[in-house]
Amino acid sequence: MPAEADKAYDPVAVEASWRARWDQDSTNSFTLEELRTAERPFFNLMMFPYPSAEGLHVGNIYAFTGADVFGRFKRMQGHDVFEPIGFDAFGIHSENFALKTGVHPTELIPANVANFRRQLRRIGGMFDWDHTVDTTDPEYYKWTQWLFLQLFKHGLAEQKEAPVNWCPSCMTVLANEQVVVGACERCGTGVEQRFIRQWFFRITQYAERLLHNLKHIDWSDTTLKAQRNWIGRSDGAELHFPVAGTDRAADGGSAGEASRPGSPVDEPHTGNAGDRTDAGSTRITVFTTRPDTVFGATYVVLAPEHPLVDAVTSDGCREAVEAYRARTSAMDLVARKKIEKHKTGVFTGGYCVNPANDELVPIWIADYVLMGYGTGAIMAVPGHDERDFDFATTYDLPIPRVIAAPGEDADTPLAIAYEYPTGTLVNSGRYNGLDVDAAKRAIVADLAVRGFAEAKVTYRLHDWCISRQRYWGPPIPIIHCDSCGPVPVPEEDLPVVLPHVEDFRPDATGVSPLSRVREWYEVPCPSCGAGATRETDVSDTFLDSAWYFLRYPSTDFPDRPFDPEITRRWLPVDCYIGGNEHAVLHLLYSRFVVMALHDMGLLGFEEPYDQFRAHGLIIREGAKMSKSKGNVIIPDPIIERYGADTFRLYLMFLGPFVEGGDYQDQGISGPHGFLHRLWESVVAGEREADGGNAVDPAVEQKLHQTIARVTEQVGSLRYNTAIAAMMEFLNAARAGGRTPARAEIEPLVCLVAPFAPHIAEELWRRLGHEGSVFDGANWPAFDPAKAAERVARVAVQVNGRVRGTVSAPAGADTEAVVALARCEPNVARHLEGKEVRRTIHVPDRLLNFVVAEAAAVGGASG
RNA sequence: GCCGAGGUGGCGGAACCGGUAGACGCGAAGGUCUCAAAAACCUUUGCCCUUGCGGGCGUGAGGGUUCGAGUCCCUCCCUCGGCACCA
Repeated sequence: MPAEADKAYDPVAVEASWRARWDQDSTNSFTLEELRTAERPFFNLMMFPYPSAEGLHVGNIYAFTGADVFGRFKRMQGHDVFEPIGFDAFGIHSENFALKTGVHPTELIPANVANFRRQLRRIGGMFDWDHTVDTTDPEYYKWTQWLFLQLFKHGLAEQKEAPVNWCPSCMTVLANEQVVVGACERCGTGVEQRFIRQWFFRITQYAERLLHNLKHIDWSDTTLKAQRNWIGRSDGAELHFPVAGTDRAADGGSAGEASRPGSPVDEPHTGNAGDRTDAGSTRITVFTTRPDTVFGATYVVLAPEHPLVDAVTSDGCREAVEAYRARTSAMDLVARKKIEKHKTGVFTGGYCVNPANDELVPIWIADYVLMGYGTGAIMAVPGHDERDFDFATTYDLPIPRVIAAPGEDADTPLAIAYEYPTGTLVNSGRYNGLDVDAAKRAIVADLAVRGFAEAKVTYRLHDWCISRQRYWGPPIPIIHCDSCGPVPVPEEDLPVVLPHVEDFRPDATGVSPLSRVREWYEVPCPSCGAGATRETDVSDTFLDSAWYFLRYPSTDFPDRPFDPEITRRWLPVDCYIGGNEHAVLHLLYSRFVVMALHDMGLLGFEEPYDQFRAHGLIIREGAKMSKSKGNVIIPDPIIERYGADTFRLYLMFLGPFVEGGDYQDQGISGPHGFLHRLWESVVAGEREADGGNAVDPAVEQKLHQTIARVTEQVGSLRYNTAIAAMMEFLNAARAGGRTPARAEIEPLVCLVAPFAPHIAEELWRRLGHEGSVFDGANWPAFDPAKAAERVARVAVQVNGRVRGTVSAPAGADTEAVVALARCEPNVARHLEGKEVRRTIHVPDRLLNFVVAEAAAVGGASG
């Protein structure tokens, strides 16, 4: 019974009262029993946020609102929608923030989380607050550690040496983002490359399956492409180039005087693809996708770190080679990969034999060859690879042509590298005349017989390094024992609790902060009982987030990471929405973890997310938002003024959800006015004793067209056009100051509900319903008969230009429409004196007369 | 450099499968109400010519296919996002 006082729309009051009611009635949370028995389970997942000190930013709200709209829509269609949220609170950001402000993460994070919870409630998300996760909670990371142990036990975790960015002044390892143009972002000291022992997950074992499964999952196209490119399968061959000794003449004479081997190296083939260093038969193994160009390989390049560099370097070149290697290792990883544009390198003085033509080719080292990819060595084919071409030009090495395009021959000069994978072989001995594909097969087959080649597939993907030499993360549950090696912490001893270290900044000792906590660090070996020490690396935050969706529905179980029965019912995730910045790593790592758990028999599926959609980014007034520009949108005051419903509706209205949009400050008044008018329309109807207004057939038709459009568009995340359709409908229902009938407005309240849940609840109640609009499958049904157009407006063109429109009965045939069109004065005018050559009719849409000047009488030329 | 996305009114953005370009909203102009302002409501609003009827031009540029192109094809220019010299 609304009093006069609450006739006006007061979003803040409406929203507060419905928030309270949702909490009180547990509208959005599941009991364990409900999770066990839900009949139409729908797991609606969104990427959980990092709880920063600044609070929720618009990007978060945009993403969560878009996901929440979808969840509410599914719920109104009768699904049991589980929509959890959590906090991804470990990691470098907290650690740095804590170092800067002096507040310990164990105090900072709970405060941030509390603030996030408040803001997340305020925006009206349908979150199940009884099933949240916090990755820094020992009850959560206990299972993150358990996951590490499972991977370890199945041979998927191993230790390897790997390079890191090292700041010699801070005595600490830096992330790529902490390195600014080769220097430490904090102290400005030049960054070095260091090799340390780290833990890796062997994700590369799954490369082919990770690639293959992409064919079957319903993900955004851009994300699928990013994953494919990241895995980066390339089909090619490994070729072996026997080392011919060093060039002693290089100290004084010319390269041509090199000691040539008498005959092609013809040694027994061992089937081992690696470089072999047994006396006299050292060979360099290269990977190539273009074995057809082997006759054009005029030199070989090793990565500076390649293990054979020492062996092939001549005494005369040793000094230059060592200097070059030192320079490379002084460079940080970022610079090595990005900044160095023009290629550099040095000759080692060594030679090897091109197995295809027995020619002697020089061995160089250069930093454009990376140890981490392929075999760390390439055969350089300057005629057909742009990088090799640049390098050969710089160092004056020969650039022969071995592939000719149509119209070219063996002697056509090469101004740039010819890289296309088509053409005919030239200058390639008995393979001349073969096309590229045939030559690849023939050359690899022939070289393989002699032990110089194997067909090979490589992947760009490398193993997942999970070690972090930091404090704020879950300790890796391993104990190092001198006699037993790395021993897993027994599962019953989990969690390995992160000890409280007041001052965790790196100190002059260069020892990890965790190893300074003696009583934590020194433990007996679980295997032999001797004195041992704990692993001091913590794990990557990507590991925390690689399995969190498995935990959500099982947070009621303290004794297992995920309950089999619950997991069977709720997983895989039905819909996952998140940013494309995680298109590669997070999504790939979680796919890997699920695949591995599947193979261990712990999960019945091998892909975690049935559907994934990437959302776009929000910019403001045409410019990217950033703290330094001071143009960041602060949500709290906007919600205070307009209410969360208006804010949500506006964010979804800005542009297509998957593409993002431009937030214009003034624009919010559009959606705000729309909600006001919706409120007015319902309240006005309330005054007139039940349905004062009769249903207008034209409005009813529009209503059903709107239901159809909104249902279809919300289902495919085209929220902006769905909202436009609703606005259009309300405009039509109110045209000429009319008060819409109850049967016209009530379905609109339901259509709006996913976007503006609070006002929808309130109006639903005012329309006389008990309970929540989100309970009981209230999504309006669409009646095609009522939506059907009876009259079509057909555009009439003459030679493709619109000259008028006619109204014709829907489905009218050509003859009838032509008759109507000819009566249209403007059309008739344009047809006068013309001959109609052709008539094109698109039923209910368009009629086009194709005309020409009528043939002139008497055969005058024209 | 490579990969991905995209260029449509003053602005954000619509447009199914090649069929009336500019829905919806912002802004702007005029009006109603008001002592006034705000709010609300109504009308107009791609550009140019025209009193009007109407006509011409128009989706980054240039070509092409078609009765008809924002949409398809070719060449080029520009913007944004991501990155890994991947052999």
